[in-house]
Amino acid sequence: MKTQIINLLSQALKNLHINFDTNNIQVSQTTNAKNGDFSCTIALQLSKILQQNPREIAQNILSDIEIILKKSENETIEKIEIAGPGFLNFFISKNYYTQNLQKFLNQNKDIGKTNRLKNKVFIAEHTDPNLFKEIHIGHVMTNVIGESFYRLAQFAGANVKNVTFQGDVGMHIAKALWGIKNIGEALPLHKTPYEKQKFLGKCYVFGEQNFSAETGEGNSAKTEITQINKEIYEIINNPESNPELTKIYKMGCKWSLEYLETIYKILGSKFDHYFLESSTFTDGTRIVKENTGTKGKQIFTQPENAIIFEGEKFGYHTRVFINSEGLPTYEAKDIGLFYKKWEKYNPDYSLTITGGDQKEYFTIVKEAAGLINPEWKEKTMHRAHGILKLKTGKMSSRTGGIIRAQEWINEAQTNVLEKIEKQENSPLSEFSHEEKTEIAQNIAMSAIKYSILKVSAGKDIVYDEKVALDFSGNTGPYLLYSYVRAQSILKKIDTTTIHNNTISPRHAKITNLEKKFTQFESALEISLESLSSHNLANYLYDLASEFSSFYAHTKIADVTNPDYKYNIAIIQIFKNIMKNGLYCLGIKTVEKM
RNA sequence: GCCUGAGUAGCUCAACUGGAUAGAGUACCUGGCUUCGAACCAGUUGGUUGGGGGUUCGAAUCCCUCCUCGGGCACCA
Repeated sequence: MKTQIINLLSQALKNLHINFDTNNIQVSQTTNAKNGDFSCTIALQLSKILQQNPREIAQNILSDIEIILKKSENETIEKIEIAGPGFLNFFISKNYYTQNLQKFLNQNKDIGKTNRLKNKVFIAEHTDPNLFKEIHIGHVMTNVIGESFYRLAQFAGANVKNVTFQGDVGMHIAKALWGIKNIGEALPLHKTPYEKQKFLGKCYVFGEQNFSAETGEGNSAKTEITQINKEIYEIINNPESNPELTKIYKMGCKWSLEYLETIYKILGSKFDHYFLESSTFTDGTRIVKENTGTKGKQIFTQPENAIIFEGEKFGYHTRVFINSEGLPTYEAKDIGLFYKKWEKYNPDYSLTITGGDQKEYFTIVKEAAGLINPEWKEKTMHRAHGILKLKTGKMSSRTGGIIRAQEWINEAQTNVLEKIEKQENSPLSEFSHEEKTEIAQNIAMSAIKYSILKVSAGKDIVYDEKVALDFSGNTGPYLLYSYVRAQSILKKIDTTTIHNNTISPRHAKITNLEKKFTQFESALEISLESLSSHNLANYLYDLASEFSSFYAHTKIADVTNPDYKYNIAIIQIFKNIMKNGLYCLGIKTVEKM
């Protein structure tokens, strides 16, 4: 519709012999119905160029468009008005909307899916945990944001690959292994994966504290950890070089990976591939060395012992790719990851999600990667997000340490469960404890995910436990609730009577709800283009809000109502959009709550 | 010190990338369950968009300058 109006306008400008780049014609969807459905500021823009009153210009354009419309017998535009200083407001005919409604009804469960990225390979890399370390709320944030882009790309028709990059070599592992040896606690061999993971996390912190502590003459933690780090790289290629270390290392990796599976399941992510640092550092090291000094493309230098990339030449800062011990840093491992991604998938788009603290880091590595292979830079996108802070509640009062993802989710889930138990005349009263627990988890995850995604990506997020768990207003559970109510009606009615439901223009009202339907596709598109799902999140909130209003004022399941079939059709469309929209936010719907 | 984000209602956030009277939620107050699920709906109150200057028909948005806060700046990830 928008392009149709732009075409009309450019035709009119041509007829009036006005030179204006048609790409600069701005047509936007209005928020206020009295300003029509679409609005254009062309006359205001031209006013300066033509040295003429904007309303006069608008009038000229308007007259010309009316002639064009008459000639072409186009009836989608009902009327055009000049408003305010010279806005051209387009009112779209009811017919146009009913045709769209029919289309949406026919699309059924595929509503929102397009072919925009058809045959394009799209990699979404996110979550990126370090083995042996705790999974904290920052990982949840990266996961939720990344998973959403993965699903948005999927809806755009791309050949999507969901991947994560797990750190299984490096200093953090060395610290944890040293911790296991020195902490003086028995291994939790027969405990749950979560308990094992917690133990590893504790050992890491113990190692890290000893590593960073002011070391006196006799304190050898730093030296020992550095030595272990070297040995880890060795045992990956040759486990026989240190069987004892290999044993603990493999055990720890196994425990971490087992636990990660449980948390991925709760988060709702399924990965197509797990990249491990242990499988990228060899290629990374090789590629860096091949391009150091006078060799290869001469990208890296080695002024002292370390191999570095001099970012200053590009307006950034220097970063070390291979340290003076000859070991690869995260930078070199990332170069290896570029190599592996292209080897495995040859992507058209490769998106990486990280925390904001890695913004410049990533830019520099990408710059270096682009010098190795221009494609690596051109096709790579990066989304850095902010920090997640808890505002109120007992968890936020913690000082120091991190907040475990598991505890955060558990607390939210417990809160929901309590609310369900307390609810009078609960639709879930017949449900078993297990079923209620599962529903509570979905609702809790919707609250967590939505509170992350409704804010524009890149900004810090303040998660108010009190507000988010109130579940009223602009929250995930509100969206779920709107879906549940729509679904509840559809289950109640006799579906055979509305089989092959069609939209009859006679009954169509075209309120804000129907207009919202037409904006779903663009909400999906904008979210992916701008790498910020908050566009979709806010759209869904508006949609739910319009639905709730409609619901409160209309007796929908009333067969005697002449609009009965039309109303049911509206509910069907709403339900499908909400379900698919929530899917793209990574939120699983529930049937009852 | 250099680079880089951010500052909008008491609180948490929007504002279609320069457009119309800056919008939502929350909190406060008011009304609505004998009616498809009230985790809801309808309404009231709440603003010098951090301060100052500039650009133009028009600025939360662009430019300059201060103030405040976050992040980054060579062998961590």
